[in-house]
Amino acid sequence: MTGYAPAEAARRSGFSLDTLRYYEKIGLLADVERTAGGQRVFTDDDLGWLVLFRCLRDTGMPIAQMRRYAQLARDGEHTVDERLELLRRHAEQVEEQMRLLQRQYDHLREKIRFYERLPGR
Amino acid sequence: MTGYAPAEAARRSGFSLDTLRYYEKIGLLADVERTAGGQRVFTDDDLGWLVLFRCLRDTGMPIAQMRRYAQLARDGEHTVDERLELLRRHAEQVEEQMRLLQRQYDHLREKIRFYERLPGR
DNA sequence: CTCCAACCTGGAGTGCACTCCAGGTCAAGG
DNA sequence: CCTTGACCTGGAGTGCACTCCAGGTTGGAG
Repeated sequence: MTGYAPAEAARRSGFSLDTLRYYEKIGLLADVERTAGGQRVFTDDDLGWLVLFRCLRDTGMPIAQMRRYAQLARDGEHTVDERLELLRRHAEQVEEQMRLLQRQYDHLREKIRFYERLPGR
Repeated sequence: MTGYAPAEAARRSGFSLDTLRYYEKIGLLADVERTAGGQRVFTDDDLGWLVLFRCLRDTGMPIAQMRRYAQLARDGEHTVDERLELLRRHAEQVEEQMRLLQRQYDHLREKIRFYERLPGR
């Protein structure tokens, strides 16, 4: 157990195989294990990272910042404060994003109501 | 009144001047009025469209779809049903987007709590 | 063993939504 | 009039995040 073939890792993470390779190439996902023949073997730990990346990506964090976070984590325990700070700042931006989305959604619903009340319907 | 210089329209809409020109070029914003010398004059009606485009853009609608909506509106009253349908479908997608964002935000907050509870802080 | 689906690499290509540029024109204040 | 800051055009360039490709290798089923 705790060893997933590329296709399985893609399925579980929801990222395409190309994206997984891309994430490794740019140093987001560090040094994935390989078989003797050079094929990737993803661990549960890798999968955990991918779940986090999905969370951060879905909330709009740019890749450069995810990479910075991943680098901090690799640098060890003494970066915990900085990592926390980074996540907190991001959470604030997500809150702002949610407020904007809600505001524009309300606007959209108003527009829809306008159409629904139009005579001749 | 009801005639805004390009810079003023940019300021009021929150789009850059380049973006306003781009939106006109691709036929999203149709045929903006001009002075004798060829400089744009935006009307309140144009500004209204820009407010709508901002709403749709902020909620993730691709430009191609906005253009389709604008075209329908230009085509006249008989497209009202189709426009309504388009907006409704988009609203559903925004709802889905909000749910995902909320879910991932919760996930992010959990991660932050994990860091906050770490010993040595 | 043999097969073939899944995998590998480096690098080029894509799609979206702008954004910038060069080289000129317009128009309002002094 | 003259200046100068705002504006014009067509077209090239940018940034992001993938996505696709050619040409070759791997490894588990039969």
